[in-house]
Amino acid sequence: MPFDPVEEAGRQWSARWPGADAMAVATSIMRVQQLLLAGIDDALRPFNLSFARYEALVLLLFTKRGVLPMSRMGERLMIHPTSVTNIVDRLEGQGLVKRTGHPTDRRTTLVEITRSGRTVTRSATDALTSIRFGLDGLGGPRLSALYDLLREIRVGAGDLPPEGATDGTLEAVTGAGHRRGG
Amino acid sequence: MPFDPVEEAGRQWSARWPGADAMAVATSIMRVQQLLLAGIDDALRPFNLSFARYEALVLLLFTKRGVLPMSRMGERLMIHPTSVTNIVDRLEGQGLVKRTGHPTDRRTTLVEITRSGRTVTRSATDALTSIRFGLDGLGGPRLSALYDLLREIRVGAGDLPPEGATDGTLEAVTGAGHRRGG
DNA sequence: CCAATGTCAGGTTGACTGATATGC
DNA sequence: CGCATATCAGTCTACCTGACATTG
Repeated sequence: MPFDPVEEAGRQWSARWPGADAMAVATSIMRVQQLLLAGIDDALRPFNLSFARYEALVLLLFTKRGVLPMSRMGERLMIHPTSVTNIVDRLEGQGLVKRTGHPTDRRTTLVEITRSGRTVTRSATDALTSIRFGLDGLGGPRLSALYDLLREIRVGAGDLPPEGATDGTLEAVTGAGHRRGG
Repeated sequence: MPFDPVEEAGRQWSARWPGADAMAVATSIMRVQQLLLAGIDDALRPFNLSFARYEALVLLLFTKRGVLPMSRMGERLMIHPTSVTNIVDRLEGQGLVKRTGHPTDRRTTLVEITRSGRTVTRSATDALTSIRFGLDGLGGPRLSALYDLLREIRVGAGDLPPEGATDGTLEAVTGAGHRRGG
């Protein structure tokens, strides 16, 4: 295959229809997501974690007491309630989290990360940072630019809370100093 | 939810670990892919098409005679052989493509887009271009920049053929004239 | 015999819908 | 009562692996 299929498709498009650029970008995003996920899954395989389950663990690890209601996990991870149940089921089966009853509101189930869960999450994080989450090709400034562009798409899709709540640049988020003039 | 979960996660990360920027970008890509796909699927629902099936139809439509072997479809769409079988099964069930035997090589199965397939594909394309594939938030120059950045990730992941084969910018691909100084 | 092609069976993942029990 | 919370059953998409028959 002596060419880039994504590029070739874009070429075909442009010859026939308007909106070829949007199609090429949409296809690229699908492809890149697939590549990143494949790399991330590879790195997580030794820990028996999917990216979704890893994200849930990280979320808990970053909570003061390592505890969160199912419903809040769903909000934060932006996933469906039944997916939360599914993910917590698996994590609990692996002994990485455990369910607890809420002290006052007996409808809600609390999820707590276990000692083992903390250990595994940290190891998995080492593995992921060592491959830079599959983004090895991009230096700091470009990461920043990419983040901004992706954020604009999310804004356009109504995926973000009303503006002004936060700065929104990657620097503001990470506190890093890649660029000054961002 | 008075904040952006992706952003909040990035903030938490940066306080504790290096590589927070890469994590934020990886998360953003996952999220954007999800959003784009949701929008695209909505637009395609009236035609009973998934994005994967739509891509297969477009590929055929852009072929001189509207015919391609299964194996070549797999290469071009960068999907697994069994996925090709699956997709073609469905499209054939919908009457949008049909299987034919290869005249000389009796191992290979040819897939041909039907008259109905052509019509549906064109209508679906109208629907998708009218929502700009979910990329409404981004103007031409930014689309271009995004395409370049995504392409760098693909290069870094070894997803592309040896450089030099093509220019690689969105302009080269689409032939559009959004920017002169790319 | 080896390689390529397509298909089938079966397993995994995550997300969704709809229904349900429980409790605020 | 309405609403929130979590779960269950079942469906869907797309991907994978391994096996297989057919053919070059």
